[in-house]
Amino acid sequence: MRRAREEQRTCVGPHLDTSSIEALEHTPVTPPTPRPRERGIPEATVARLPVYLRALQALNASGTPTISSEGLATAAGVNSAKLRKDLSYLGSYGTRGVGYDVEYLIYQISRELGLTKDWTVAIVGIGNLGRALANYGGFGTRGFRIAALLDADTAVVGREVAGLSVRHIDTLEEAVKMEKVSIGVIATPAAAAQGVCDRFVEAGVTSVLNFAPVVLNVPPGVDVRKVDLSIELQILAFHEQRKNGGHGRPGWIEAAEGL
Amino acid sequence: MRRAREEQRTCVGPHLDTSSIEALEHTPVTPPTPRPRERGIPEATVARLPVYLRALQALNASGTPTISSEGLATAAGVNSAKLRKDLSYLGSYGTRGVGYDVEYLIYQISRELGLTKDWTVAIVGIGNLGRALANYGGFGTRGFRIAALLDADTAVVGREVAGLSVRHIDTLEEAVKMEKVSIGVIATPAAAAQGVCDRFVEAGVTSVLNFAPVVLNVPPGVDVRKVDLSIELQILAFHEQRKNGGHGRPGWIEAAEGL
DNA sequence: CTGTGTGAAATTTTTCACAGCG
DNA sequence: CGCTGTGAAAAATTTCACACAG
Repeated sequence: MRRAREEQRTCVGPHLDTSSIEALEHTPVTPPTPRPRERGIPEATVARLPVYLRALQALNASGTPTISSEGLATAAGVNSAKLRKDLSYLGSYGTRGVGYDVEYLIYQISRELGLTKDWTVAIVGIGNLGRALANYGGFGTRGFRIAALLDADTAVVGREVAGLSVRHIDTLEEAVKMEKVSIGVIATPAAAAQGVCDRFVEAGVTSVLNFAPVVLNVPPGVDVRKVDLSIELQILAFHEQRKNGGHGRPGWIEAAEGL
Repeated sequence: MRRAREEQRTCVGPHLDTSSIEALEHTPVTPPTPRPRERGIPEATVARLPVYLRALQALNASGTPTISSEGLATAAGVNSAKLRKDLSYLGSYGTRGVGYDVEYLIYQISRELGLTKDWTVAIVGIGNLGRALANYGGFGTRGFRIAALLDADTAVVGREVAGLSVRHIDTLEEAVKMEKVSIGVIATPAAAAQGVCDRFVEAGVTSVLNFAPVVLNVPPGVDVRKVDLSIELQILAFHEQRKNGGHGRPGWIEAAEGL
């Protein structure tokens, strides 16, 4: 019922890039396979489920047994109408006049997101960012297992990070197969990202989380999500500019008009 | 003309959270000031401008003088109709029958995003992630200047990171005022994030980029953007689950030739 | 009575498709 | 002629508002 259009290749959510700069001179890259995705949940809702999940886990940790849509919405930073609509896509898991059972809803959302399975992750690029990711304990609290860390720098290879020994990038294919990696994380410099991505894809990985500031080019069927620090900053800058005509905090009388 | 509704507090873009879990038991937090934002450019477009900008900079670096909407769209991973529509909000900067002048368009987008001004950034939480951010040279290539690094850990305070001496968190207010910080970046553990945010806001910062896995509660007029690693992973997991019923790679290793 | 679940309305975003400029 | 710029149509998302279940 929803989603029948094609959006470039197979991408999901906001900020998902796919093509590479070099592809520019070549093929129009108009993929013939939109992959309809007939199943129900809207993308916008999927993107919020993890937020609800985290709020619920906090609630659960603090011993709250049930929560109203209003309360959960506040905790998640959305309005209650949106929350109820989102949850309604999963099913009717609330109790009218009462609210939602926190634990039950945690279970349902986790199941929907596929977190009852264990996803194996490989991180390529063990610089500061890669290390931060590797050490990020709460990688979904559960559901994700970091199985391999890889880097091209021989000074890093062999070093122990987050309890794992960093492998050489040359063993990527082997690592993917041995560990059954399903999600590849790219935390390399921009120049290396596409190459790493290609190798991930070649090895059979169909989900990639990209931290490098490049648009990755992937074949249909592969999902790429991108996290881009400078893009987020630029968006903030745009709004900041709109708020007070220039730099500084409000209250700063910076005659920075024009330029 | 566009945007008249209110969406929680003053937030921008996807994944922007605001309230905190504790607020849950208290006030409905319904701000009376929606801040209309009558000015033109759609939020969805703003979020893509940085992507176009980066693609253009790559083009420029490779010596390409002009580019068609088709070419730029491919480089940016969107379709050309969307690209043209987006650019049309900025003005008519293209030449029919030809395309866009790369340098000129770079200038126009930069100006629109407010990158011709310099934004001053302070990062709180100098763990692996904070260090990664501090060292991330291409913080927008330009437009952003990291002016202060702060941490609560006395073992880190005083250490030099990315050419800056890490200050103690107690000097946050002072640092914000002295350096005229306009964007605060939070890379602390979840538990500390709201407190740091409150101090940023109190000190006059109205734009916050949050890497901590919590929903921040801010007053109206303050923009919060959130980058959340585990949320991105969970979204990928959802789609991965949809693709092949379980873990592992799909059997159809129909890789792309690439290079 | 309270608060969920939901059709329907409103808004935003994307896509189409084509007039017309260079 | 090719490619931009853009009204108009289509699709997706958000919000409203209320019937009704517990």
